[in-house]
Amino acid sequence: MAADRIFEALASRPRREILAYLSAQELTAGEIASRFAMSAPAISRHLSLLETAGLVSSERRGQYVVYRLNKDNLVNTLTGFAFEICPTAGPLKRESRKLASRKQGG
Amino acid sequence: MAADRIFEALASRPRREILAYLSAQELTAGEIASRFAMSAPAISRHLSLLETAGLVSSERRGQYVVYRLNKDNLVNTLTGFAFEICPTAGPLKRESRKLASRKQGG
DNA sequence: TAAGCAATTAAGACATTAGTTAAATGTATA
DNA sequence: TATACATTTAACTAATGTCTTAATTGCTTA
Repeated sequence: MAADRIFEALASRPRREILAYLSAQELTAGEIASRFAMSAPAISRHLSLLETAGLVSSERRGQYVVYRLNKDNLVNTLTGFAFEICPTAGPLKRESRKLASRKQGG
Repeated sequence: MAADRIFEALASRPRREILAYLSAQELTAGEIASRFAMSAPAISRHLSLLETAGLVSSERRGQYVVYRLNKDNLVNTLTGFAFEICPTAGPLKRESRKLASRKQGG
């Protein structure tokens, strides 16, 4: 189940912070690591987990690897779950469908 | 940070399923446990964690303990995080504020 | 090819989580 | 009080998660 991996990915504060950083702009693995107190390998594992969950994508660019956020997947999963739990939130539901129809439009 | 406990609580499939069950109706601890393959003590720990996170509330009723969902806290946290990550989703943002102003209205 | 930097993978230590069964606590009732 | 049932807590084991440092891989450039 895809939601399993996504919620597991979101269960870590550093990983949520990575997503917040990437919400503003693309960043290389090193740029991300420099924002945290932990080692680069630790960040690399977090990034790998986020990518497996489908929340970020990576692209090698020369000697760097650039990461970017997959907003659709994140927003769809969170709002989808919120609706499962809180189904009477009709207006929220409509807006989310609208949102989902955009392509990575953030 | 409150969001930490909430996302940690959501990182478990059984706990998300408990929330889904409670979204339809109040249930006693035993009724919840009967819906899962695991033991009652295991479910009791899941419920305790959900309550610590503020996602459910409990009330002793005679010899039973009845659990109910705190929809506000769940929806606010999820949509709040989604907006932090996806701030340009203006319409979604507006609807959520409307939703938040209702009291447990689900 | 060799040297240097970016990033990932490997190996291992440590803490946390999630389940089990057994015991304890709380309430209802004979 | 004694018994029964619902629930939680305790004690323990097994599995997972998250770091660390060291080694490896990949690209760039001299």
